Amino acid sequence: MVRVRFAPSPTGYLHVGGARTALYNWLFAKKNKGTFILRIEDTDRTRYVPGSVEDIEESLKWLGLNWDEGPYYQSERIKLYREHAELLVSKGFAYRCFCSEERLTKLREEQSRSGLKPGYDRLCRGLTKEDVDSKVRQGIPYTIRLKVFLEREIVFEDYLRGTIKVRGSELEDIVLLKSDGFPTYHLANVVDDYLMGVTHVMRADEWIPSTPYHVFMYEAFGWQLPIFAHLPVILAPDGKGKLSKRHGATSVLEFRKMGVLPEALVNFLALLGWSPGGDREIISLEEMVELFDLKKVGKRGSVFDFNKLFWMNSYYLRNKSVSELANLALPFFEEKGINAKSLGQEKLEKIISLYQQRIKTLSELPELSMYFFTDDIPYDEEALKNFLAKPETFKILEDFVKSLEGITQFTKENIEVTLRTFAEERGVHPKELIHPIRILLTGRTVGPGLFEVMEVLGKDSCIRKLVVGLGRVKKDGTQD
RNA sequence: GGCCCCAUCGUCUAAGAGGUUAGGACACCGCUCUUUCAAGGCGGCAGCAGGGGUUCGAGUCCCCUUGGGGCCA
Repeated sequence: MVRVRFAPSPTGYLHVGGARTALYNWLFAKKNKGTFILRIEDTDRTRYVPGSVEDIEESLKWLGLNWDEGPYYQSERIKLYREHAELLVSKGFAYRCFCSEERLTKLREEQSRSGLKPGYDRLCRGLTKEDVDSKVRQGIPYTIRLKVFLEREIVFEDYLRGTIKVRGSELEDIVLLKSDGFPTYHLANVVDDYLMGVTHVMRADEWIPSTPYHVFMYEAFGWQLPIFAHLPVILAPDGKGKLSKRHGATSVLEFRKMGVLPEALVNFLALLGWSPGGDREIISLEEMVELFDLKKVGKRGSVFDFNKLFWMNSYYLRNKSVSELANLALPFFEEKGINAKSLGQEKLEKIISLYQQRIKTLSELPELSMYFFTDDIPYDEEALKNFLAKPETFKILEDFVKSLEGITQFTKENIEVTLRTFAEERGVHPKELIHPIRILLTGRTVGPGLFEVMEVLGKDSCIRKLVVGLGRVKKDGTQD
């Protein structure tokens, strides 16, 4: 029975890198009809950020990565870790260290000054049983350190990378239990993975260097090793290190706020480091479960390409039903103070459909379509200069308004026929009307087809906007 | 600095366990459609980091160099 876990620390929001690790774990669990466990590694109280757990849970749920067990909190399992630390001490694989913070700091300074390898000098390894007992009796605080084999190699298999070897002499006597009785990551992680029956440890690349310690501990406890699979890390677009905040959005919920769809983010993340082979690009979560193969996960870090994510998002956006899209868009209008519902569902959907294939994120919608909700829109300065500067343009537009008034069925077809006929009568190219009208109605030179826009706006709105707009522009123009 | 990991277009990647004109996607550039912008269609640019081996044959296996990344400070 496959059991995997996602074990974030509550030190902030859920990063897309973490989300991908969670995704691969989740996919592996589903693919193998196993269990996906959520475990909160909150033993480092100094790094705890309030709200993190909520953010992590909400992010996972939003992405559709529901967990089967948990969340377990390590802070509630402290006793277990202490017992296991003591067990290692009694087995001779760990020892009590009474070195003070001051001594350790001084040691580090000396080492860096003389260019030596930094690290604990294992002083307390040499303590006799009597020394230890007497210090304990005196109440001197101590940590429990791992007594690594110095003369042996630690060898383990990584599912993706093959055999990894490290000489014992390269390892440190890392702290397992801090003097306040709290475990370090290493102890808690190993103890929990074992007690929770985790069969496959899939975690980020950056844990490779600490895996030898974990392997050593499994062996010391006499436990069977899980399968380790270290997943590649997500790199920044500038190629300089891991993806971090300074490169733009990194938190899952931040992408939600930008109007990225969960299916797009999941799809994008999945392909960042994994491929089902062949030419597949668009894959749903359900399909991924079928296609996922841990062996096909790559080994090298992959650059987070915002461009491709937004392309993928626009793809998913285009393939939604309009009504679904309208519902998804509502919060984004709301956020801009626009009551999109006020126009009615039918009209809202018409507006949305005008922009469906023109947006990359939902958050673009309110701004692009605001002219449907108010006449008080900004005009693109450059556009005015290019298309609404000549007096004869005003004259012709004023006349065209009259033609509009004559349309009984205000459909895009009728509007188009009217406009083209009008243009022909006046001996001007339709473009000379289309562009200025679009600016007057929408404020911009770019956007959906003008006749569609006009139909959705409706006759009254169009005429009002044109008349008001012409007034505004003429006034501004004469002031120049 | 020490240790560890990695290496196919600018980016994400494919190439069932050695034999390919090295494929797709994003981006970019043309053309097309057209009232603008998109979307769509068609086409283009672009890659096996370098050097040694092994082999009849290497993107694919081995070694070195270089480059990138991570961990420890």
